[in-house]
Amino acid sequence: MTFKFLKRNRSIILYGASLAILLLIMKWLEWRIVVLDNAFELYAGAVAVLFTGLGIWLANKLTSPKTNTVIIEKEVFVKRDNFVLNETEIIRLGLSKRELEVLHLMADGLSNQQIAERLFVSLNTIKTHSSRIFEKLEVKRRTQAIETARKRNIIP
Amino acid sequence: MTFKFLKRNRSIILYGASLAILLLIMKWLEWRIVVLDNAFELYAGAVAVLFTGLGIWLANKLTSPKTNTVIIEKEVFVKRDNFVLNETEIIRLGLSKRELEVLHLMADGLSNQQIAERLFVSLNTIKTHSSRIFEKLEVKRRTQAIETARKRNIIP
DNA sequence: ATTAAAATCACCCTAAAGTATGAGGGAGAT
DNA sequence: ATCTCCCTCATACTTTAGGGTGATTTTAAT
Repeated sequence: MTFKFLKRNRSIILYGASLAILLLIMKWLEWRIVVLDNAFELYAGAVAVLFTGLGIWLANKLTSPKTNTVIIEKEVFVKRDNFVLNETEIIRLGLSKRELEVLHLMADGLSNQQIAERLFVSLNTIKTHSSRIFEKLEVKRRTQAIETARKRNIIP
Repeated sequence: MTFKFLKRNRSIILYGASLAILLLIMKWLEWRIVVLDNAFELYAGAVAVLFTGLGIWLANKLTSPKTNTVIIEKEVFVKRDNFVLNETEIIRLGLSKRELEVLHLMADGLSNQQIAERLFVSLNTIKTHSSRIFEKLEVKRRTQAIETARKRNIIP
C-alpha cells in the first residue's frame, strides 16, 4: 500500500521534473536560435515525441500486471467397490482415531447429538471433533466431509 | 498476424493524425493570440500533457497485457465403478426429476444455498425440495438421505 | 378444457450445525 | 520432567438446516 503510493508519487515527481527540464532546455534554445521563426513547430514536435515516450514509459510502470489463475483439475480415478482403506491418506491428513470414529458415524447419517450419545461424550466434544475433521479435510460441511472421505477411501 | 499488423498501423496513423491536428490547432492559436509573447511555454505544457496521455493510451493499445499466470494443480477424485441406477426404487419412492437433482447435489456436499445458485432457484425452493426428499426417503437429515439413497442405488 | 402433479417461492420459527476461544487432564515421546 | 498431542468440555455466537403452512405458476395428462 505504502509502496504503491510512493511509486506513484515518484512517477509524478519524475514527470514534473522532466517537464521542467524540457521547458528550461527550450527556453535556452529559444534564446540561442531566436532567429529562427518557425522553430516553434519543431519544438512542439520534439515535445510531442518526447512526452509520448514518457507516456508509454509511465503506462508500463503504472499498470499492474494481471494475475491469471489457472486451476488445472487433475482427475484421480477411484474405485468404489472392493474398498481398501487408505491408511496413507489418513496419516497424511493427520486424522486421529477418535476423529475417524466420528467421521464414520457422520457418514452413517447420525446427528452430532446422536454421535455424542453413542460415544458417551458431550455434544460439545463432538462439535470440536467435527471442526477438526473439517479443518483436516479442508471442507466446510459434514456432507462435504463425507464426500471427500469417501473419495479418498477413508470411509467405505 | 495480419490483424496485429493492421492494428499497429492504425495506431500509427492515428498518432500521426493527432500530431497533425494538434499542430494545426497550435498554428491557429498562434495566429489568434499572437500578442502573447510567453504563450510558448503554455503550448509546450499542453502538448506535453496531451502527448503523455497519448503515450499512455498507445502503450495500453500496443503492449501485450502483462500477465502473471499462476497454475494451480488441483486433485479431483472421480469415482468410476459399476454403479447401476435403480430406477424401480426411484419410482417406488416417487422421487421427481428435480428432487433427484437436488439429492445429487446434496450428496456432492453442497449447501442448500449453493444448490439454489446452481439450479437458479431460490433457497426456499431448495428447502421445499429437501423436505419432500426427506419425507419420501423417510429420513430426518440430509446426511441420512445421502446414506439411504446410496444404499438403494439411487445415487452413485 | 380441466385436472393433477410438479416446481416455484415466501414467511416464520425451531433445531442443528458450525466457529472461535479457552482450558484441563492423560499418555507417550525426548 | 517437560513437552506435545489427543481427548475432553464449556460458553457464546453465527450460520445453515429443517418444519409447517400457504400460495402461484408450469407442465403433463386426460
